[in-house]
Amino acid sequence: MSSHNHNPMGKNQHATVPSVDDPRLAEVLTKFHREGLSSNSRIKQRLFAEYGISASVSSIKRWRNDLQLLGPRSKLQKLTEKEKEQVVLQQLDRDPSKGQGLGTIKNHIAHDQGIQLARDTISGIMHLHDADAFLAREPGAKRIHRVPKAPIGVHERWSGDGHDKLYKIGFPIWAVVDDATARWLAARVVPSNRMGDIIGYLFLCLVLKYKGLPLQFSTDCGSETTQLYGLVNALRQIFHPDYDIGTLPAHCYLRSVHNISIERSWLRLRLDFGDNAVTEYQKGPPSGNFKPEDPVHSQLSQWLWSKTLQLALDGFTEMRNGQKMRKDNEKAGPSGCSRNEAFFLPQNFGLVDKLLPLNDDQLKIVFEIKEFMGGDALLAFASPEFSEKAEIAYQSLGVTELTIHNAWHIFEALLPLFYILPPVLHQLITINLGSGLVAEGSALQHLSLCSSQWLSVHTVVLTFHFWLTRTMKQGFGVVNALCGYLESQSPKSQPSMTNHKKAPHIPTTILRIQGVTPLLLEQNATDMGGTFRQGYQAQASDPRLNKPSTAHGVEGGLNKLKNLSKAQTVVAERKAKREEANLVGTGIKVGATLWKIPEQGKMTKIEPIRVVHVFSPETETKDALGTLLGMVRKPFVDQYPDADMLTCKNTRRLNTSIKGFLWNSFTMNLSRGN
DNA sequence: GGTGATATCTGGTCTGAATT
DNA sequence: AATTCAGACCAGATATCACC
Repeated sequence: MSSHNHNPMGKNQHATVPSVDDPRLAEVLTKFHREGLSSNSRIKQRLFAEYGISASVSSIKRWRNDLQLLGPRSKLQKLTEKEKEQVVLQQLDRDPSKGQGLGTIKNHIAHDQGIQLARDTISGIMHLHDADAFLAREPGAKRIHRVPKAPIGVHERWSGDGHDKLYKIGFPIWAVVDDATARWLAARVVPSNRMGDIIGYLFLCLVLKYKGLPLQFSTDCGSETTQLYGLVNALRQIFHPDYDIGTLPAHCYLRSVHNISIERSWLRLRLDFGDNAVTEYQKGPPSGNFKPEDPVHSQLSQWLWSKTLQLALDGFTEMRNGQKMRKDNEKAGPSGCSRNEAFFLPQNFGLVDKLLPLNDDQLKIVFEIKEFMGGDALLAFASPEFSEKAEIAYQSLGVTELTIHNAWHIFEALLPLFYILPPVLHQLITINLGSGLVAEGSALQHLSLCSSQWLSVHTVVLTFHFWLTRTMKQGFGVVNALCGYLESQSPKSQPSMTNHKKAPHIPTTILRIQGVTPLLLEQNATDMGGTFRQGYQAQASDPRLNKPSTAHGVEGGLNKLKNLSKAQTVVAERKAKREEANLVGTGIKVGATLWKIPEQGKMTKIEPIRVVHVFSPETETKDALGTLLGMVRKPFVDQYPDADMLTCKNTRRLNTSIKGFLWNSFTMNLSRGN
């Protein structure tokens, strides 16, 4: 590249065409893009017909690339599957009556969001999230097909849904009811942002509470439920693989009208206290002394009102669960009893308990995932420091009853106390470096969740955290996204409970860890990144074409070299090397951390080990884990030559609970294979 | 000033693969 | 299976620069 342009005016033998910098040209091309037009030759015709601009197809192609107006087939399009899904869901959310079909949605996405997606992509996502709607839109199908609910047992299905009535005052509610008995299992006032994380988190809380998984979990197809989808499927496949996910999906999306257990329950909630709560909140404190822009005021009101509403909600669910339902002979499910009665005595009402139980070790893993996601801090409306101060101040008032009717009075009483207490740190807290599932909401197989392994007793334990996601979408069988987190990735993202004054947000999922999102979005992909993508694309189409795979790992690639000339060998080696380098940047990552186990007390981290290996997508998880462990072992043994190898016999030196957990999760994953 | 080297512009063709 | 499209590549034209 020269430092200057030798032909700045772009003059050549051809007639001059507008520059790509011309705002009018950009505007026109963008307009065509939003029409969903992706054919350059058609754009050429339109340009001439409407604007008298004459340009070649190649020029138009270049302009569109420069302006990032990418068609559905563009290899430059950096959207991940998950992002595409979000785009489609966002559009579906805007059509609550479900009247828009595939074509309309495609047009809308191009027009409203300026993104061109392939028809197949959109179709797949729509079918996954709202298959019923296709039937409903069929010509002649004007009526919602309702079938009477005929539940077989408690925990057969948990239904989750969000309630937006209190959303306008900043307190949305997420609730889960047991489908068969309509018993409220959980109802939480949650901070309105980070809905996706919180919903997944609350699901895990319920799993811990009932010590098991429901047979199915159903939600409507809101865009915030994709993480939940991933979690539910992953847990089911890992802990209860005998229940085939294809035959009986662990998570099903239902249209709101079909998700009747929960939808019906909202009505009572709204009548009982939802409307009143909004009215009371909007009244504000009696003195009118509320300044939302003051951080103390806003945090305190958030803290107090979330507490108030949660109390009210708890009271409501408790009351509803205890209330007797009227007898209904038409109803297949339980009636004429309270929800609690039906829930705890299912056998009396022709129901069975369909809970898929989890043992203590499995629950420990669930607990760990829950902590990874951010712990209870996810649900907090104020920082831990603030909450602590607020709680002390609140206790000092000796309030006997906190209701929506006296909340603002208590707010006024609290406020002066607050200024007497030591100053509150107005800063965000970086909590445990969390790892959320990269929940590809599409048809994914989550093969392996959290695996741990220790290589040496003595004083050291090695812990792995794997997040493997394998896309099975449309039978392509490609390892599409696999994320681990590297705790050592950047000093700023060290797991800690320390305060980070400049932390812009609380990293609760892997997507929020610094550097991970661009990595996933392939924003750092260079020209070499293309090689990697093309490899996968080739792989993706292979099953369909009945050809042998073209995307190989390094070893496979090198095996083919023997018949090539030396020059070709070098080229191929370089290519393999580039692919490997790219994988380090954009591919599979596995984090490994060494932990020291003292005689007593908590484990402490001493040093991270990083290993990288390229696997062909056909590699079984079991083998991949074995290889990785072997690779870690060497540097470890070099570093700690006197460490003993771990055997079944010498494990008794370790703390029993740690041992149990590590050993169990390790054997579980290794024995599962693919 | 003439010349060659080089960069960049546009238009065109070709190929493999995605999409219909 | 047919169609459509993106991207790679090539060619011709032009502008600029360094050098003689």
